[in-house]
Parts: sequence; C-alpha cells; structure tokens
Amino acid sequence: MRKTLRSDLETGSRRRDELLAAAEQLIVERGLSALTVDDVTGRAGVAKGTFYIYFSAKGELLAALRERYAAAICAEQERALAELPAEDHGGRLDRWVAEAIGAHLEHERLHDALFHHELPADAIKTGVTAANPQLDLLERILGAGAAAGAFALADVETATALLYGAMHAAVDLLLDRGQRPLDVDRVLSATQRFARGAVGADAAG
Amino acid sequence: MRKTLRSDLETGSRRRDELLAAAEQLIVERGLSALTVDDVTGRAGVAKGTFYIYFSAKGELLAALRERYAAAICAEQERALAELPAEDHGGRLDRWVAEAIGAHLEHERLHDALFHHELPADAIKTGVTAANPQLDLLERILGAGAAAGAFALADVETATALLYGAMHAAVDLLLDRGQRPLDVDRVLSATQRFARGAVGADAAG
DNA sequence: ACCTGAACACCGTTCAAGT
DNA sequence: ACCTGAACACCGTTCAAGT
Repeated sequence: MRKTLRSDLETGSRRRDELLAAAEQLIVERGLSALTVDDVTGRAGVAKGTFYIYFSAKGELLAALRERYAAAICAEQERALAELPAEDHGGRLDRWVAEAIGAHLEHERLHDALFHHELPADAIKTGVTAANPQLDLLERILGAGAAAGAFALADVETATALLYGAMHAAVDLLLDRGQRPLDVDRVLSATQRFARGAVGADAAG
Repeated sequence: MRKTLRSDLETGSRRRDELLAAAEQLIVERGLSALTVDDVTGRAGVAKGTFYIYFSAKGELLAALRERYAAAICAEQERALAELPAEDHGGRLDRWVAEAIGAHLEHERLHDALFHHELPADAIKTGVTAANPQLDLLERILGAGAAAGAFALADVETATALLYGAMHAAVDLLLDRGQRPLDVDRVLSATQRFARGAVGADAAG
C-alpha cells in the first residue's frame, strides 16, 4: 500500500496546497500582475520546476485559486442563509446580496485579482481610466426616468452601475459557447423585464 | 508652421491609428492572448520600436482600443434612442438594453477580448471551467421564490446570471478607490432594492 | 521629427539528471 | 515517485544610430 491517505487526484497533494497558499499570499501582497512562478515556488520553498509537477501552467493555478475562493465564500453564505426560514424568499435574497458583497469586500485584493475585469496592470497605472460613455448614457436615461417619476429610484448612480453589470452578464451568457445555444430573444426579453423591475418602472412604462 | 492639421496630442496621429487598427484586426483573428507587439507592428508595416513612440506600453494600446470601441457602440445607441420620444422612459430603457446587447454581439471577439473577465487564456483551454457554486446558490434562491409565487420570474436561469453580474458590479463600485468613498450601506441597500425589483418580489417579500 | 532593429531583461516552460 | 535548476523560447521595452 503506497497510496497516501489523500486522494491521488491532482487536486489533492500537500505540495499543491502549499503552492496555492503561497500564490494567494503573493497576490494579496503584490497584486496579480506581479505574480511570478519563480516567486510562488520561492515562497513555497521548492524549485521552479516543481511547479509544473502540480500545475500544467500558471493559468491552471489561477483557475484553482478562483475556484477555492468561490467555494469558501459560498460556504459562508450557506451558513448565513440557514438561519432564515425557507419561506422568506425576499429576505433570503437580501441576505444573499449582503453576504456576497460583504465577503468580497473582506478579501478585497483577492477579489480584485480574481474577478475584476482585467487589463494588463499598466493600463491602469498609466492613468488612462477611460470615462465610459455608455455608462453616462445609461445614467442619463435612468436619471430622466427617475426625475419624471416613471422610475422608482433612490440612487441613480448605483442603479446605473448595477444595470450595466447585468447587461454585460447577459452578453457573456450569450457568448459563452460551451453552453447549449441560448435564444437571443429569450435572453433579451428577460433582460428587459429584469431592467424594468430593477428600476421600478411602472407598468405603463 | 510645421504643425500638422491633426492635433499633436498623442491621441491624434495617423501612425497611431494604423497601429490601433492592426491590433484590432489581430485580436479579432487570433484573440487577445495571442496579441504581440511584434505582430502589431508587423501588420502595420513598421519596426517594433515604433510602437513605443505612440504608446508607452502595450496596456495603453488596449485601453485606447477599449475606449474607441465603447465610443463607437455608444454613438450607435444615441442614434437609436433619438428615434424615441423623450417621455417614453420605459421604452428608452428597453432600447438601451437591446442596442447594447446587439452591438456587443455583433463584435463578439472584440467584446470578449476587451470586456470579458480575463484569466490567462490557458486557464480556459485547459478546460477548468469551474462550476460556480455561488451562482448555483443564487439560482436555487430565485427558483424557490419563483416556484412559491413570491418572485415574478419567467426565466430563472437568465435572471440568475444578470443578478450575479449586478452584484459584482456593486462590489467593483465599492472597490474602485479612484472615486470618492462610497457608503457601503448605501450601495448595499440600493443593490437589495434593485434585486427585489428585478426579480419582481412582491411588497410583502 | 520620426523611424529602425539589435540588444536586454524578464518570465513561463521543459527536461536531463539527481535522490 | 518526487525534486532540481540550468537552459530555452518568447516577448515587452529600450536605445544608440540612422534619415
């Protein structure tokens, strides 16, 4: 019996965990764009080549980190939701939102590195934080509707950002080829209903 | 008068435009992760060093492309919206959503490269398309509420994706340090109202 | 004023050799 | 079976020299 207690799946070696932990530390300390295989192995106290025994490429480590992070957050959410009665659907939704935002904020740097839309870091450092005209347009639409009393919005600025994010999610959903082909019309009309509800548009429009 | 007609700002040289065009072609053809300064200058028919006369770094080119792309889409949207009466707020919102999704779908590859959450491309090729447990959780919440009649949702799957995108947008909003500090509570409650509206939660919750 | 392209530095990946 | 680290390939960036 040479088998270890842990499974032999790539997912389960101690070395691998050490490399993951080292990478997570380094990302938090210095950011994703500064992350180097050399640094990771250095921090973990092994030779560079060892990295490729446990990961086929740097990208695989990042994917694994992301997965681990999402799983951890999710476990926390499950716990929080367990406190609420199953019939309190609105309350459960509120709680999901609060927990999700809270968890990501707690792990700021990591969230940023693993989930934020990522351009090579220099783009930001160079200070080219482009104003987004599409966002401005949406904000004007929402602002006008709110002013006219057609939308029930206390916070136009936040709603604009959220709706923009939702719209991008719709696009991503449609572009994600791995899935069975989704009906564009279906997603579109679902998004429009979603948007109307989110801004509190009255039935008349 | 040696000055050219075009402004001398870095934004406005013909060479620069040629480099941008070359980069856009190459991204559409081969994807962002295959984009090389060498290829860009090769396609544009200039020497490698020329690139750095017009851009301080590769990231600056990407930022410029993104800006150009967003501006183009926005111009199209403005045109479409001009056809609708200013008082038809719900209609204008519908139109914004439809145009935004449509435009991004038309330029699939480019959208993907410039806006999609980006891990080094190998992560995806390696097939580690991690199932996201957080998404599953949200889908269960929405599904349960819909089944109970507490939420008015025709398409739970799509709504889940959109709400998840909106939630991430809220986090990004809070993490974006450049801005004046936003109140976490304000964003949180705005997000919760947004979510309730989007899923058609009845007033009772 | 603009362009060139060789040279440099850095970093992801491989592999023959070690235990 | 696991580890090593030198070597390789690739690519972003610089710069002295050209027109």
